[in-house]
Amino acid sequence: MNVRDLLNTKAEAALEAAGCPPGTAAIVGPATRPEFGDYQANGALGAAKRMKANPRELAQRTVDAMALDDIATCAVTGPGFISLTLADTFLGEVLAQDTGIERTGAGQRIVIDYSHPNLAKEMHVGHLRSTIIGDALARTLEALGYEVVRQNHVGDWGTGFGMLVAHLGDVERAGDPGREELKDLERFYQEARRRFAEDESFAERARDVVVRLQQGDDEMGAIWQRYIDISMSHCQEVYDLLGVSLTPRDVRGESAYNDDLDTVVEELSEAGLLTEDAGALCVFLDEFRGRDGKITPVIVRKSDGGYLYHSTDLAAVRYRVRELAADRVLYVVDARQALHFRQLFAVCKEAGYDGSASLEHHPFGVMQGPGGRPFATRDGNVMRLTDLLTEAIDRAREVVAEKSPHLGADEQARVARVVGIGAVKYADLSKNRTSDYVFDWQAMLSFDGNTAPYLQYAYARIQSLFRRGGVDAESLTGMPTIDTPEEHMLALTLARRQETLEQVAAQAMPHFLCAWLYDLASAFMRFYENCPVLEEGPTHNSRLLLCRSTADGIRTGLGLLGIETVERM
RNA sequence: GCGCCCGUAGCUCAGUUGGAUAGAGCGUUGGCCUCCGGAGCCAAAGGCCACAGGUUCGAAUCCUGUCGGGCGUGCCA
Repeated sequence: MNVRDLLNTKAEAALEAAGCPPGTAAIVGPATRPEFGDYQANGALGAAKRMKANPRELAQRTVDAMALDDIATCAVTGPGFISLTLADTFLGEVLAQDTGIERTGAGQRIVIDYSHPNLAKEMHVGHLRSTIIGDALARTLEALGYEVVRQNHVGDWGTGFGMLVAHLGDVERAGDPGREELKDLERFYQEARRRFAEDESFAERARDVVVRLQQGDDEMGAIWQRYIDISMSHCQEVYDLLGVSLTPRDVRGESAYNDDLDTVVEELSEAGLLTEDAGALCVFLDEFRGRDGKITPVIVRKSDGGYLYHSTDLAAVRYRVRELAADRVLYVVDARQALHFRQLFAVCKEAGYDGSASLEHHPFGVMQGPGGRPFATRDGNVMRLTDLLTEAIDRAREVVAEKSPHLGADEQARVARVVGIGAVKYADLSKNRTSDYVFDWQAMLSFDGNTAPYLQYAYARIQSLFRRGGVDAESLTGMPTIDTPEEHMLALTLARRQETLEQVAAQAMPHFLCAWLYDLASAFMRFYENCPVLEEGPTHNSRLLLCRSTADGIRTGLGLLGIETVERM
């Protein structure tokens, strides 16, 4: 149940009954301080101003008109706020009737464009954020009932692949089936580039390969395909290690749109959008005119006839709207491409490619290494994602070995993987910033504060409680009785799950879910300190129910972020 | 030059169509285990929300300007 929506609806009805114009916003949100209750409605203040009425009097009339039944109590506080406090019996019922996440998104289709590594090279730390933020959104939206179509728009086309395919062809002719050389994509890429720079005849062949590829040459296409398959399998290994839900079925790379590019140009031309400038086909839109009077154009086709990322992205929008019937298309892409997307969406609008779909760029800042410096290895190269994840697991293993010597070697290894990977993902997902974010091993693995290990620990602790008490959590029945302040706060937090998830979906911001999980774990820890659970007596079953709801909330919540839990750690 | 984003506690970050006394965590200091896992809990200290104006009953939030930082900017993606 979306409690916030429920209260908001009731508050808006009451505002209208109190004399406000229909549609007056109640603005119900969590209370800013505990002494103001659980939720507060701020709408009466603004409404009173517009009506030139006394805010406290209007708020009081609203309170009098509130049809809350036994859901909550409310009162006017301060200059005209309405404080709402949920009834303990209501909270108990909400938890007892909770049958899981409500599928409020049923019937809507959302395309999410994320990860999109460049297959010319190995995945590096720069691909991490898009991959895990996109994946968390995909999982969360799916849980809410949306039909999610994952689109991994991999970079598998363009001039760079000429030299790679030419080089692979040479390597294969020399006897190596290619697999050996391609084990290290980074080295293979450097080698191809070295030849391209030093050997003019090779460079010429590489350029010829690009042309032949675009013309649909079978032989070159076969070599290209072998290269892509191997590179893609590297990516899949990273996805599997990272615990990301992407599969080969979600791949629809730049090459997939090759045959649509001429059509896009034709359609834009028919729409009267194209201008030839210095041999290139451009779209000049007035909204991209700066104070200096110049317009930053969108180049759809280069003067040599080649295509650019704008062209491919236009074709992709066209496909996603027409073929995939998307209601929303979410681009989880680096903030540095903000201008590109503003232009892309503007052109799509002009060309009618967006239909009735909402095209949204959800940007994020670059990940910086410790100390706020660019994330690089000692020799100055970009760090491979595999190396980063391996280090995370290694670091977690050290901590686990120290803190959990009671676990066997296999279990320690499993816990280290779950904790290490979870720490990396959560550290990223818990931040809202569109600006850059600083990667800090110590903070994410410190096992204190708003981190994945803290949440995983809270979960494991509840499982331990069940084991110690000989409780089969699944068999528990009944309704929890909420009594103490700690129980109230815990139950309230649990009841806020649905509204939190809907907020994540609406704004494409997973950090709201992280904040909720941290609130939940914190509320549980306080409850745990103050309310004996296993003590026999009238509170026994009720508190076990709260424990179960908390454990479920943490496990499924982390699951929506793509993070696992363990029963012991 | 033009454009976009950002500036909140020593550090990393929250702050929900503008709302009450700006909140967490880390770090610091001090408490709490004969008690369900101390990877925990409680408390204290720490802020002219970059600066200056403006709008408003009310501004970290909206507008203008200044300073500082990051990024982008017609044929890479």
